Parts: sequence; C-alpha cells; structure tokens
Amino acid sequence: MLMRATSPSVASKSPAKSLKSSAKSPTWPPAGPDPIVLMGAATAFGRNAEIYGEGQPADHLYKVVSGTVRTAKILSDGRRQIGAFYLPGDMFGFDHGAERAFSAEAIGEASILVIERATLIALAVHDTTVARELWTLTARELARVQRHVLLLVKTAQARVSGFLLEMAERGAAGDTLALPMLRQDIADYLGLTIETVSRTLSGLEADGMIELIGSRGVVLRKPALLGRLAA
Amino acid sequence: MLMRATSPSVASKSPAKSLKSSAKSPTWPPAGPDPIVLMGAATAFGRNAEIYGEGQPADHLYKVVSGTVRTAKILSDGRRQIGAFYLPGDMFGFDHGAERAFSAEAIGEASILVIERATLIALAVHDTTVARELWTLTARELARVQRHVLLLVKTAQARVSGFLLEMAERGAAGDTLALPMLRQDIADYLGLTIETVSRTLSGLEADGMIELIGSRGVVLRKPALLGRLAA
DNA sequence: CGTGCAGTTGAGCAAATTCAACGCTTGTGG
DNA sequence: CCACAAGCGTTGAATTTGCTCAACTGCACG
Repeated sequence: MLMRATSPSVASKSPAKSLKSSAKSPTWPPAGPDPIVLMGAATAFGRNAEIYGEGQPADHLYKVVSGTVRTAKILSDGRRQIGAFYLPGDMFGFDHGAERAFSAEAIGEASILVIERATLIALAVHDTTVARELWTLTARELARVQRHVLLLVKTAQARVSGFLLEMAERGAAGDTLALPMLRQDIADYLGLTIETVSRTLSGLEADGMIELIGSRGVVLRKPALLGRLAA
Repeated sequence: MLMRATSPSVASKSPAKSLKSSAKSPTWPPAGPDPIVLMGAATAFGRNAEIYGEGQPADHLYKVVSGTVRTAKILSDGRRQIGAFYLPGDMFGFDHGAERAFSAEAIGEASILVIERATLIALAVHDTTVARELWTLTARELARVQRHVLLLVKTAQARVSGFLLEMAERGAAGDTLALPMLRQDIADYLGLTIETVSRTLSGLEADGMIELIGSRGVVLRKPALLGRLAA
C-alpha cells in the first residue's frame, strides 16, 4: 500500500454564522415521533469548515439540515480515512468517550442543527422515548460502520459500485444521483487512490453500467448489474 | 483480490447444554454497577457452535463468561469476513433492526450468558441505569468497529501488528498473549489471506519484534516498535 | 503408522498504487 | 475580454503489494 499523502484540506474555518432560521425540520423516513430535532440551533458552515476536531470533547450531537458532512481522521502516515458521509436528515456525532475519534467537516455550504449532549441526556432520564431514540440512532450508526467494513475488503470495482448504490439509496432521486463530494473524499472513504476511483468509474461507464455527467453526476444505467458487481 | 474461498467452517452445532453454573460474573474493567449481568442463563457452546445465525431475529444479548466468540458473515464470493472477537467479560449481539447482520460462533468451548433483549428493554423503561448502560455498550461497540475500519486500510504488516496489539491490551497478560483463534480467523478479520498472515508473523519474528510460541502463543518483544509498524 | 488439519514457505501473477503527464473548468487579474 | 494559474479529474506506464497455486512440515488422533 503506502499510497500518496492526501491533500491537506486546509479547513477554511468559518464556524458559526448562527442563522437561527428553519426551526422546521425535514422528517426522517421511517421515524416515529422525533422529539430530538425540536431543540438546538441551526448553524451555517462553509466549504471545508470544521464542525468538530479529532480529540475534542464529544459534548454535542448534530443533525444535517442541508448540505453534506464528512467525518475524517488523519492517519500517522499522512493519509486520510473518511468515516462516513452525512446527508440532510442524518444525525451524527455519536462518539463514545470523551474524545472525538474523527473530525467532522462540511462539504460545501451546510446548515447543521447543533444539540447539547448533556441536554439530551437530562431529557432522556425523564423521557423514555428520547432515551430509546438515542440508543436506536447509535445502533443504526453501528450498522452503517459494519457495512463500511464489508466494503473495505472488496475489490476496487466492488467498492465503487457499492458506494454508488449506497449513495443512490440515500440520496434517492431515481437512478440519477449527484455526488456532493470530491474524488479524493470518495477515495479516502473506500481506502483507494483517486486514480483508481477515476479509472473504475470510467470502466463502469465503458461497460454501460453507469453514465457520468460531469464529475458530480452519475446515472445508474443498470442498477441490478451494479449490485452484482458490488458483490 | 478475489482470494480463495474460506474453509466452510461446518458448525458442529451443540447449542445448549444449559449449565446453570457461575452466576458470579467477572466484572468489567472501568465499569460502574452492572445490573445487566445479574440475569440470564449461562449456556455452554462447543467448538464452532453457532450462537446465532445471520438473518435470525436479534432478540437476545450475550456476555462471554469463558472462551472466545467470533462474529462472521459469508460474502457472496464465498469469502468470510469476521466482524469481531469477544473475550471473557465482553458483551455482544447489539445488532440494530430485526435481523442479525453477522452470525456468532464459539471458538473452542465457551460459556455464554444469554439475556433476553425484551427483558432488558422492559427493565430500561423503569431503570435509567440499565438504559444508559445499553447505550454505552452500543457506543463502545461502535468505537470498536471504527477502529476495525482503520485497520483495514493499512498494509498487511500494519494490520497484523495492530491486531497483535489489540489482542495484547485486551487479553492483557503482560507481553505474552495466547491467540485463541486460527490463522484463518485472523486472516478473515484483517481482510488478508492466511498465507499473508503467516508470512507477516514470520517476518515480524525474523525482525525480532515478536516471538512465536507454537502457533497460538506470541511474545511481544518490542511492543513500542510494533506500535510504530501498526502506524 | 497413516491420515487429516493447521501452518509455513516458495514462485508466479494480478490488482492497485506510484509516478508522471495532460485536459478541463473555474476564478482572477491585467 | 482574454490570459493565466490553480484545482480537479483523467489517463498512461512502471512498480509493488498481496494473492493464487502448490508443495511441504509438524502435530494430533485413530
């Protein structure tokens, strides 16, 4: 391995323009009543702005109102591993322990609901629904990371195919999807190099599996076959 | 990739000899009071016996009393991915949703405390401590899987070194550790082949980093340097 | 003492990385 | 408005890592 060092990603820190807009929240697909989203303040983050840093105390939870968030960790050899992408409606920040294992950054402009962990815990003591929701969300995150593990032991083609399908069923605009992140982000999520990601996407297009619209748009031409490739 | 199909691992199903022994449980390192372990029945499992299967309903939680447990998933290409190893004192089975994503099997003889999920949830409604513990344990599992992700994007040498250190700090008998699992299990956990695991261990021994005692024993000769290799 | 399983070691090969060059788009300043 | 620089993405060629195939060793068990 020993791949090239990842581009520094100089966070252009524009932390908190504190726009209190949009107290109405987009509801979660299969969710019941969601008392959690009724609180917290929506905050705007700019491109590559850091929401929280590795090693910082984990005393807030977050919900994406708009935009996309990535969690990342810089490895000792300079590479970067992306832990997850969070789309509008997703909650994140469920780290255990005092310190963040990954940092979180906005990809492009994003509006994020910031919620104090202590507030939620205090609520959970009296409200079983909140307690249960915190547990459920953490378990869901656990399942997501386990699927990530499964992605990482496959071939480059299977990883990229799996990634496209994952984004498709989350972004969900038919078979056309817009990838909000750069090739480098995809590569760091999949444990590949940008060259391999690029080549693999080109290969899939050459095989008629997908169609690339610019560098952000992808049309899944044969989702079923793509599913086979994802193994 | 496309590595060799993993050995079938014919589970010699000896599910429940129901030995009600040892209601006293080994306490967890940094744990507070642990009301969870006071319930449930200790059950004996034989070598490779299945504790639960992929796709089965996730309606129990488990605590290892003695022995070692692995969770595994068979991939569509025949390979097997190990999700985790659980040592005495560890709890497992925190899957989200109705179905198990991985199966769980005993490695060698094991005694497992089996706890009904519904019982715990009913308890948690009235006892905040239980509710909190369930959440904490799930979050801890999440952190473990995230570290697993980090292992899988490294070189073979780094993966094996990291694995040895992980086992060392959990098994914790100084710098000497006994690996309860086969090479195939280690390989499937690390996303490598048994040949690569074997070669890497031999290489580490040749470099004086470790000493191999038979095929199960390992002495960490230079843990600090090994930590460097694990990157 | 033979059989089977676990583990090790060797040689060749394939997949993904590294190194390098080039093209496209965007934004900026003259 | 154009020139140019910078960032992002793609493509090509050489290299490296870890896999595949295969042989062989040690050990336990009947």
